[in-house]
Amino acid sequence: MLSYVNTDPAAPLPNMFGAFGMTSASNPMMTLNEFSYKKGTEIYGEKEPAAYIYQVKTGAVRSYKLLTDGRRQIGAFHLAGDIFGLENGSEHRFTAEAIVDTAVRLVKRSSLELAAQSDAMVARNLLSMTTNNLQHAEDHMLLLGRKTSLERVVAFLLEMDKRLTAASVMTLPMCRRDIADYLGLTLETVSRALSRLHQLGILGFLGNNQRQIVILDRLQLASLDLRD
Amino acid sequence: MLSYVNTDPAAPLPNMFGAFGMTSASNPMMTLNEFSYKKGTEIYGEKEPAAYIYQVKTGAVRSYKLLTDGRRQIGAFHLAGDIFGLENGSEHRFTAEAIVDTAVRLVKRSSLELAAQSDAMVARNLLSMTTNNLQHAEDHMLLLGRKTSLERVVAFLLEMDKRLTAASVMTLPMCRRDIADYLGLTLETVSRALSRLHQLGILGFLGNNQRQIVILDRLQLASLDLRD
DNA sequence: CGGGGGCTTGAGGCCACTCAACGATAGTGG
DNA sequence: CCACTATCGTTGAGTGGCCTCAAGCCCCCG
Repeated sequence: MLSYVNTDPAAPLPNMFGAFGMTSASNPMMTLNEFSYKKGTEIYGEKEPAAYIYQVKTGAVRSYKLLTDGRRQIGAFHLAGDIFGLENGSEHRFTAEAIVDTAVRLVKRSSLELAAQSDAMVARNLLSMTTNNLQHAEDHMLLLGRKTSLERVVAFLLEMDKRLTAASVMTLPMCRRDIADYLGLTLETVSRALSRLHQLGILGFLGNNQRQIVILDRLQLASLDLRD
Repeated sequence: MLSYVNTDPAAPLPNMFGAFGMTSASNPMMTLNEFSYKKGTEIYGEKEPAAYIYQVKTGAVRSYKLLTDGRRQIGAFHLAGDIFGLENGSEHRFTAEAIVDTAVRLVKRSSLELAAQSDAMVARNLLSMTTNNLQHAEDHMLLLGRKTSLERVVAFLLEMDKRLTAASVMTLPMCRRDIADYLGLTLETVSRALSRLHQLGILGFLGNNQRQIVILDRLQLASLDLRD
């Protein structure tokens, strides 16, 4: 289930040391371990002690909270290169699951905290990352509290387009239910919104794959995305 | 949100130096200015350069985002002792307004950043505050995306009860519309939810003042607050 | 080929929104 | 002191957008 990966591929990804403003040489004690998770498996659970910090190498991850009766809110999707699992308290505040088969790099939380104490650069990057997460959450509050279903789906498409488009086609790793739980909707409502955008000629699907989406009219799509 | 709730009204507020882990003596260059804002006036606007960081001395503040057509989402209320206006980028991401007549302390952003570079303690407190803001936003996403109107109002009451109750009665500084825009509802829906809780004997109003609320059955109220 | 997961689409229902009326309170000025 | 006005809050009636429930299609994979 949980396989250990040793091979360092021809990685185009900036690694975590770089992300935190460190060189491996300057921190010989810190090791970059790697793990793989099969589609659908849990990486960590809410309220578990936060021992590690993660970076997506390949694949995609969803972070979510559950209500007691099963209602789910996905707070963020983590794609290739993203760092997640960053907590200040000792516990994780989300459950993290692999959406598809996913490989991650991980580093001990304690090592990073140690580094932050002596290296102001590391501390600053830590703060900067947390602030980016905060900014995303703030924007998402506006979406969840005040936008219509169509506006939410449009915002989602523009976000994903920016984050994972290779060439002009984007391949979504997540299913309609994941999108719905991210946007505070039902999967049917998401599907209807996508159909409507398809019908309007704003987007198209590549072949019969409903997760491969091409934005045909970026201007019109952007006009449906209300700015604050 | 930020954890500086002044439980003893006679005690002076912990000031910003304390909050950031500094003594005034250790930072003679930093000055704590004070300013007052009349009810309804803007403290700073979204996308304005973030020159200062603020702490509520007395009064209350709302931080919100607007869509182009006027829809509003309040991201947080700032009460006595709370620090707000903390940004990592150079611009404010919310508009901040005084809900009632409000006095604030303020400190130059640049001085704080300078202090954070040399003092790891300050840097750590800065990160801790940002993380608290993030945690609040994450919880609020769940509320906005997945909770019913009654659940939202209950959560609001419990949050306010924890943050501003002196004795057993809480005096809300904000109007129904503010509450609605915080919870992603309309003011009528908020009013109906409060009426329902009143009718159920869960809460009462002090005299004819609809902003002075007494929680009569804390257990029953808590049972309506779904936990994740 | 059968089964199951993912997606779409339709029909109907419900919760929150919209629109409106009304009461209470506070402030203003005569 | 009494209008007069504005603001705030409650409540009712009706609407509508999203949800619920259900059927059916497509594709993948055994």
